[in-house]
This record gives sequence, structure tokens and C-alpha cells, in this order.
Amino acid sequence: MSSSEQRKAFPFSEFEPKWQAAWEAKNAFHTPNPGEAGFDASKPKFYVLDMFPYPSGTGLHVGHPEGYTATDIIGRYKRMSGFNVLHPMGWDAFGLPAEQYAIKTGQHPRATSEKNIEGFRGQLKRLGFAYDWDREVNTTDPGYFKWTQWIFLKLYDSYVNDQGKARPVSELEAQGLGRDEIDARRLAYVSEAPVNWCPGLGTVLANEEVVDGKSEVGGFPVERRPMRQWMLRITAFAQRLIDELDGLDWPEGIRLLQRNWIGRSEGAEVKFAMAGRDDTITVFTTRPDTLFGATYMVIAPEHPLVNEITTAEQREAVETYKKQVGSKSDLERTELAKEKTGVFTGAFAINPVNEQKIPIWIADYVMMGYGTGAIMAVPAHDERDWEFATKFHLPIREVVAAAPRLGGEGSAVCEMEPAECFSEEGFAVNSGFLNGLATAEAKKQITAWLQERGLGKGMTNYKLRDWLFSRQRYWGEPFPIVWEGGQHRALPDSELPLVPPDLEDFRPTGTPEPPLSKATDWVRYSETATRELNTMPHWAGSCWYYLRYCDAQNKDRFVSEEAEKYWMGGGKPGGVDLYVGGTEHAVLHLLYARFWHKVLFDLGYVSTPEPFQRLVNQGLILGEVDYYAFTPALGSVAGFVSSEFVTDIEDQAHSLVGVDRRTGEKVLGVALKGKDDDVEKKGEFFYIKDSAIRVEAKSFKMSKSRGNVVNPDDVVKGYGADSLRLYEMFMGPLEQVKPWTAMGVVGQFRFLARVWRLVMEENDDGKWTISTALQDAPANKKVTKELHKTIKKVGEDIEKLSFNTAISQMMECNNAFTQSEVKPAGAIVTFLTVLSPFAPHLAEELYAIIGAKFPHLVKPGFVADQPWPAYDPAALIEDEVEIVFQVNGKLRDRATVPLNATKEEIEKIALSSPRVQEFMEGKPVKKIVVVPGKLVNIVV
RNA sequence: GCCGGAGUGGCGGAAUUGGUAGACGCGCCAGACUUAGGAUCUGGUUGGGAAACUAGUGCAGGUUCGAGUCCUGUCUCCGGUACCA
Repeated sequence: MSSSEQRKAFPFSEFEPKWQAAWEAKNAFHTPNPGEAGFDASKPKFYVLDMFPYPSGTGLHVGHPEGYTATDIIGRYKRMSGFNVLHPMGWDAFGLPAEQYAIKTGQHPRATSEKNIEGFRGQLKRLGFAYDWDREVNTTDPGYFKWTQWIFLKLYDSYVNDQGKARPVSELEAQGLGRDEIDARRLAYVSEAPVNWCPGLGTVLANEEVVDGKSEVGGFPVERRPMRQWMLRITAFAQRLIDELDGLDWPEGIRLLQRNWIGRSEGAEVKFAMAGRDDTITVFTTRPDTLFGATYMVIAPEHPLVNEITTAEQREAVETYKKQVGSKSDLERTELAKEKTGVFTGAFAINPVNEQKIPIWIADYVMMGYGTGAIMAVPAHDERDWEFATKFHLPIREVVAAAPRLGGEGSAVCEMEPAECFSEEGFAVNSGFLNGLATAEAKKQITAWLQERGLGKGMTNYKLRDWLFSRQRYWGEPFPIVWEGGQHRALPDSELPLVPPDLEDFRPTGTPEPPLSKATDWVRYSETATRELNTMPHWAGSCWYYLRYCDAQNKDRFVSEEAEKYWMGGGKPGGVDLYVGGTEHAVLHLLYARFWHKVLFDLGYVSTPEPFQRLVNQGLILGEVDYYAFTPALGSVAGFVSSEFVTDIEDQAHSLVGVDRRTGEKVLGVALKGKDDDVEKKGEFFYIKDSAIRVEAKSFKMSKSRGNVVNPDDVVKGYGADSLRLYEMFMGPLEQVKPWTAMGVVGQFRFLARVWRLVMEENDDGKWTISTALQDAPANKKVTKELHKTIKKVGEDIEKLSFNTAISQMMECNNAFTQSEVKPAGAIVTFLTVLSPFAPHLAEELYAIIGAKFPHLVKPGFVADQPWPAYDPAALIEDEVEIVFQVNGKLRDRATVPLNATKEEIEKIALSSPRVQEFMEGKPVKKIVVVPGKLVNIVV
């Protein structure tokens, strides 16, 4: 390899670290708070926030810099445009993966976290992000989690009043409520309810952390068991969490996701008397209008009434069924959901509208956790009930029809069982006094009817459950709670932070007993009191970190009032101005944080009801496209075995066959990794060149097992941070899912190299020197126009987060410079200023180089500190414009006309065009449409 | 099943209010400079056709002087979610 091959197209590896060090030395991106030196109160604020990373051992992946680069560009741009910009970074370092990694490596989680943070911080700094590192937060730092614990105590010390607002429980004390009554209303409370216990992880999990009956982390099975746990009363905020989404500038999809997760449904509760018993069973239904069609009732197997009502004859069957259901994990319960199961209890309820005796069954398709754990089954109008009734031969009674059936005798009565389930709205039939009513009206009337008789009432239910807030883990915030005489109480603020004890062995105990129980000295709080042993879930720290950034060093308060008011309250409409992160947090972090924020708002600690005004989700970056052999015989992709593991690949009857090197087995369908060259498109399919083997092109999520993970460090090493930043922004719209291409990075690298050569040239010794073509001369008209177009478009595109189009405009501008004989230094300085938010290192370097030769063309300081240039509208105006001539809507000719040409003049030019005349074929003109500056369409 | 999003060259993607479809980049082709080129520069690059021309934004219709963009129907893909009564 010759030396010229090794030499970089531009020396990014020298100047990138140089400028990173220079920014750091000058603390260039420090943002002063109100009251601090250097704070300029005349500027508006802009708070741009990234979802802070969980610092894993594997370091950044290319997904991180995507969102981070976007916010960095905006932050730098806003800064240059005269805003006080808050753009911080920190670490979400508590949590299960950290602890599991620590257990695996035998180190203390604090040590591994510190190391991982070190790694992440270094990687981010090498990408040149303009963070204010003075505001760095770390959720595992006692100086931080002191305030997480403090906020928990605020929740503990609050209840929700009749107006739905969080208020201190001292108000309840003043009303003379007793201890138990107060405890029952706290926003943080202790519950014995069944929880998601995960033996594999040795902890309980929130509903949100359980996916398909398995733990979200690790994929271990999760079972239900009753345990004493801390809960947060998020359900008290369900309606506000729905309503207050409306004012937010969030993607519609995310708002919908939250609404669905909270799952509001309106309906009614109906009380059913039971045959031969005095008590009643209450059901929840969204279709009270179908009450006449309730032909049986189903209650959850865990329902407390099951034992009481079951008859002697049915007891054995019921017990067997309950046992069967109980042994099933949630996973099995959903997997086996294909077939309905259930058992008759032997008991009967009385349908209040028609006094009919209806059988009460138990079945696991009714959940104890939702509504009342009991339903009235209306098989004619509910798919699930229909399925169940059909299987167990229960009566099906039609009470809703698509069209009203009125008038004449027998109009309402048709006891024939319907042929299929009709679950839509319609008109009541076979329903006594409801007959003929549309569903909505029928609902109203039956609800009123029930209410008058004390048999029921209108009711709104939510799917959202209270947030299970305790974990049996070591690596989390300890609860600032002590127990004495079976009762809990808060630690005083003066004892915060409550730091977890040092443990030699911090592994889960394997039982529901938390690992903190091993620290016997620590556990003993006093002669008679012991500490709470659970820790908080890792979501706790991320619920308020955006507030801490506003005043990260504050030792006396979680955030000073002044700083909170300025960064979160200031501006319109307040809160974080832009929050960028992945969709994976749509219902977890983003719901929890909103909940905490509302509590803090009600209590007067923050100045806005919502924390994040504008939310943008960056799309996932997928791995490079792989081609997979397609086997016509099987009619589908034959298997995904990467070619690197396969030998002896051959084509057998249009199927790729090979031998898996690891197992020695024959495999079909061999992946041809990333080789575009070997593939060609014929018709709508791809084939391996010169063969009949069909392949499928597909990108997959990056994963270690698939071996398609791109490491940003490698990209930085090969092409520089600026190339990586630019490429990630150029790939496509920020919010879109898009595959990585190694060659795409090269494209951006070449663009930057061309910018470099605008200013620099190689001398005979192969050294870079400032170009002789670079002169202090005005730019020609074409270049000037392109430059001002670029200033305008890039600014507008940044505001729209349309970074890909901003970059293409800068490429066009650069091409205009390249084509110009003389390189106008002043114009290039302006261009570098516009480029600097995207490629800050290169911009600084060239800015400094030009400044050294032409000091009067630059201002002192970093290019990052320069004001965003203003564009000159006059430079954009053209004297002449090209007009397109169409005949019957088809493009036939074009001509350049003066900008101020009148409609009549343009029409005349168009009609005189020989090409236009040719296509008019001598026919008379029916109509002429003139769009000034664009086109003329002649209709004949 | 339900909800959300998207279908444009070989690929990623552009295209204000309906107004020149394919900007910009990748890849590819040709040329220049070169001992060399996987460096750099210049030109070309939607398909068909020698060309004039013609077809063309998933598919089928519709509105309009004019449709990638609006309307109706339909198909496919991606993401989320699922006994929530």
C-alpha cells in the first residue's frame, strides 16, 4: 500500500480531536442559568432534550447518534439564531441490565456503571455534540437520587382531592381522617394485590414491563402472585393524562398509543341479583343496551364470590378448573386463548330487566383485574361470548339489529337464534321498552332505568392500573421509608439521600425477599423500626431528569424555582421545547414522567402541567440489506443462514444448498451478505446474476446474533465524526425507519472532502496548504444566488427537522463553489457558518484557516459562536424565468421569459412556439391556463 | 382482528397551495488525469425506442385544463396491540 493511498482525503483525524479539546477548554457550550455570570435575559430560551441513554457495556450503537445529531444541529442552530439553548446529557444508570451485567462479571454495579458512563461520555465527545457538560446528571449519583427519593416522599405525602388535583395529606389530617383512611388515599401506597412475579429475574415487574407473559428484559416467564408492594396511584390521573395530551405537539401515533394504553371505556355497572341468595353480582358493560340479550354470566375464576356461590354438584369441576387456570402462567393463558374454556358454577343470576334466570359460569376469558371481574354475556352481540355460548350450547338471543324492526305484531319478538354475531351498533329488538331505539339512545335509557331502580349506574373504566413501583433488586433507589409496628412512615428529608448499603453479594435472593435484607445492620433503623427493603424501578430516575438538567448542581432543591421557571415555564407554551427519542418509550417513560410532572405541578413545584411540549420520534436504523436465497419449491424464504457460516454452497434445482460449518448440517437458503454486485433485478424479483436463483432483499434490526451491528467508533475512525453525523441526517426523514449503507457514509465523506478542497490544496510535497484560488473577492451572481438560497433553505429545513434536504441544498451550494474559478473567501465563510451545525469540526477548521489568511473576513471565536447569517432576498430574485408550455396537459416546449412578463405576453410567446403549434394540429384554442412563472397550458 | 404509518428508478430518498416527476446522494456507464486507481475531476444514468416519440409514482376507477399530491374502491408491506366486556 502506497503512502498516497493511506493518506486521508482530508485530515479529519487530526482536527476533529483538536476542536473537541478546544471547545472543552473554553467550555464553549456552557449555558448560564438566570442569575449566573454571562446570562443574557434578553434572549428567548430553547430547551432541546434527548432521551438520555442507559449506559450499557457495549457502548453506543448508530441509533444513538441519530437523535443526538438531530438535537445537536437544532441546538447549535438555535444558539446561533440568538436563543439561550439548554441542551444537556446524562445517564440513566440504575436498573436491571446494569445489575445483571455486574452479577455476570462479578463486579459492583457502581463500578461497571462508572466504566460504562466513561465509555459513553467519551464516545459522545468524539462526535462533537455541543452539550453543556456542567449539567450532566447520573441517576445513580446520591446527589441526584436524593431528589428522586424526595419526590417519592411528595407522592407519599399526597392524595388526590375531589377536583382531581394532588394535595398534601396534611389536608386530610386537618379534616380529622384517621391513619388508615389517609394511608388508603396516598399517591404512594402499600398493596397486597397480585403482582407480576418473575422468578428468573427475582423481582416483580410493572404491567408495562411484561410482554406476552414474559419479562421485557430477559424474556423470563412471569407468574401472578400476591405480594406486599408499593404502588403509585397513576389511575387517579387517568383522565387528565388523556385530556391533556390534546394540547401537545406530539406525533398522533404516540398520543393514540397512550390513549389506548390508558384505555378509557364508557358503559355501566349493572347489579344482578342471584337466585336463592341475598347478595348481588355487579358487572361492567359498555353495551348496557344489550341487557335483554344477556343469557348467562361469566365471572373470573379468581372472583371472590366463586367459592360462595358454587353448588355442591359443581364444586369439584369448579375446583379442578380453578387449579388448572391458576397453574397457567399469563403466557399460557394467552397462548391457549384460541379455545374458550369454562365451567358452570351451578348458581343462577336474575336478569333485572326480564327476571330471567341465567346461569353463572367461570371462565378465564374474564379477567379479575378489569372492571368488576364479572360480565353479563350477550353472545348475540359479542364475539367472545358468541364463541363461548356456541361451544357450551348456551342460549343466544338477538337484541340488536342493523335496521329498526318496528310496527305490527311480532315486530320485536323473534326468538330464532341469529346465524352470526353482530357486534356493531344498530337498533334494539326483543328488548321491551328499548325496542326501536338506536344503540346510543338505548344505552342512555337503560342506564337511567337501572339508576332509578338502584340496579346500576353509568360508569367509566380504564385499562390503566396503578403503577407497581417496588422491585426486589439491589441496584435501584432505596425507599426512604421505615416500618415500625407494622406501619410505614417517611424518613425526614434530612436523612436523604438514603444510600444503598454496600453489599458483597447483591444478587437476588431467589425468593421474594429483596437483596437489601442481607445488609442486616442497615436494615435496622432503630430498636423498633426497620427499613423498607424494596428499591424503586429504574423508571424512577427518568421521570424527572429533564428538571434536574435545569439546575443540575443544586444541593438545596431538586431544581431552583428560578431555573425551573425559566427553562420549563418560559416561552410559549412552556416545558421542554423539543424532545427527541425512540418510540419504545411511548407508554412507559412518557406516561410515568407526565404523571410525576402533574403531581409536582399540582403541588406547586413546577410551572407547567405537561413536561414535553413537542415530541419527535426518530426512526430505527436497520442493518444493511441482506439478500436471501429464495427457494421456489418451498415458496418462501428458506431460512436465514448467513453465508459466512456456510460452505460448499451450490445451486440445486434453483435452491441454494450448503453445509453449515458449525453443525455440519445441510441448509437451504444461504444469505449472500451485502453483495449488491451479485444480484440483479428481473421483473419484480431479484436474482443472483446469471442464474435462476431468486433472492429476497431485506434489512433487519441490528443485533449481535445477526452480526449486522454497526459500531459508530469504526465509522468515526474511518471517515470522521462529521461524516457520521452528516450521513445519519442524510439517510432520510428523521422519523422514518431506514437501513444503513456503508457506501452512504462514503458519500458524505466525499462531500466533506470537496468542501475541504474548496479551501485547501496539496502542494508538491503532498502537504495541505491554503488554496491559491481562494481569494478575497466577491462571489459571482450564480454563486451568490446559490449561497443565499442555501442560507434560507437550510434554516427553514432545520426548523422543520428536514435535515436530509438541508444537506442536499448544501451539496448544491458546494457544487456551485466548485464550479466557480475563483473561490470567494467571504462567501465560503458564510457557507461554513451554515454548515457548522452539521459538520462542526470541519467548519471550525476551515473557518480558522481562512481567518488566519483573511482576518477581516471572520470574527473572533468559534464558528459555533457566530450568528446565523441572514439571507438577502434580493439575491434570490431572478430576472428571467423558464416557462413550460403544455398542450392538453402534455409538456411540449419551454422558453425563458422576463420575470415581469404579463399573462398576455407569455400566452403570445407560447402560441408562437413552433412545437406548440405542431401539437395543436391547427385546432382552435378552447382554453388557455397561465400560471405565472410556471407554465402555460393550451387546451385544444 | 383492531389501531397507526408507508408504497415513487438498481438503492436511500426529493417534489410549497394540485402546476416541468425522479432534486441530492449511493451504485452503474463513459471520458480525463494517471505506472496504477476502489483517489480526484467531467459527462451520462426511469423503462421502451435509432429517433421523433411514448409509457410511467402499488392496482382499478373518478374529479380537473392539469393528479405522486384530491375523492372512491382495492392489494401489499412495516410498526404497535390484542380475550379490557
